[in-house]
Amino acid sequence: MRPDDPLLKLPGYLLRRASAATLAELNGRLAKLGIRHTDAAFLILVAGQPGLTQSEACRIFEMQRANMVPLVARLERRGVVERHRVDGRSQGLVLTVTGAALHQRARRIVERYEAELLRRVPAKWRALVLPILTALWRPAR
Amino acid sequence: MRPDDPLLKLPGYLLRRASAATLAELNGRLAKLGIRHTDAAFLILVAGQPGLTQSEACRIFEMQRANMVPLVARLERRGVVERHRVDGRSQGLVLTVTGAALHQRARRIVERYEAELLRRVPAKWRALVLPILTALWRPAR
DNA sequence: TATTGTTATACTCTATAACTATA
DNA sequence: TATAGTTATAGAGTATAACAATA
Repeated sequence: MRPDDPLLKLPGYLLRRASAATLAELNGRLAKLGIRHTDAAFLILVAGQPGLTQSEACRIFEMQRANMVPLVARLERRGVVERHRVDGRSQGLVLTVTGAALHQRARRIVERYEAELLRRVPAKWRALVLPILTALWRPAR
Repeated sequence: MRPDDPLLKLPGYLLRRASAATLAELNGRLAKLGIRHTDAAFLILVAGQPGLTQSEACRIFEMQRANMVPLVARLERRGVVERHRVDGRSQGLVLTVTGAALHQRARRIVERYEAELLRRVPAKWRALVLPILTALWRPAR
């Protein structure tokens, strides 16, 4: 019963609204772990590629190096991640035992969330969700 | 040539990345008007429903009333929107002549942007973009 | 009592510029 | 010269609590 929104026919607008709404949902579920979606993505990345550097993580997430600093610092303070110098200037990131446990719990929540998202789409279209989102993000050409 | 991202199979993650990337693109294009995507959506809404109140706009955008205040104040200071008391506590929003002109220019940019987004998706899937995004956002049930 | 607009405030995310120390 | 990590800073966007005026 929401008032009429004239923007609902615009894919970019819908993309933003859908992203914002579903992220808020995910953040709500991750709150019980004391983390947010950003942390969850970071945990999944580092768990899958232990030893990758901050700069590499920044390139993957397309975020500024400067913004990675407080993220890593917070998770390090929490005993979730460790930094190991590999290079004098680079430092490889690895999850601690605590971090691995947190990662498992976060992954469970994320996977349930992702599965639910997908189930919102009628079955006959479900296979197109990833290709369409990928195309919107980065057209093939 | 971006490093491998293990999260690319997750619809919610893709939704966020696609939304962030395309919004940055839109903001870049709107910069020449001195506005951002939020302002553009506001202009389009008020142009289509002149006289609607701040609270109504907040419900449509699902944003907090408190956050509407600086948005309207800024656009009012700029001579783009006017507030007319309708009620003693409510105030109807209308675009000024300047605001209508700005709205036209913003709409042009938005429409071109939206059309380009859609064209990124292979033609055979294009009709499914809106239904799929809508379903992800608010499942029918 | 509920609603509208408002103030104050805080947190997350993002962006830029500039610095250091390494490569 | 270019890269990795860092500091400082600023701007968006969002969230909550509380208040005055009005319905």
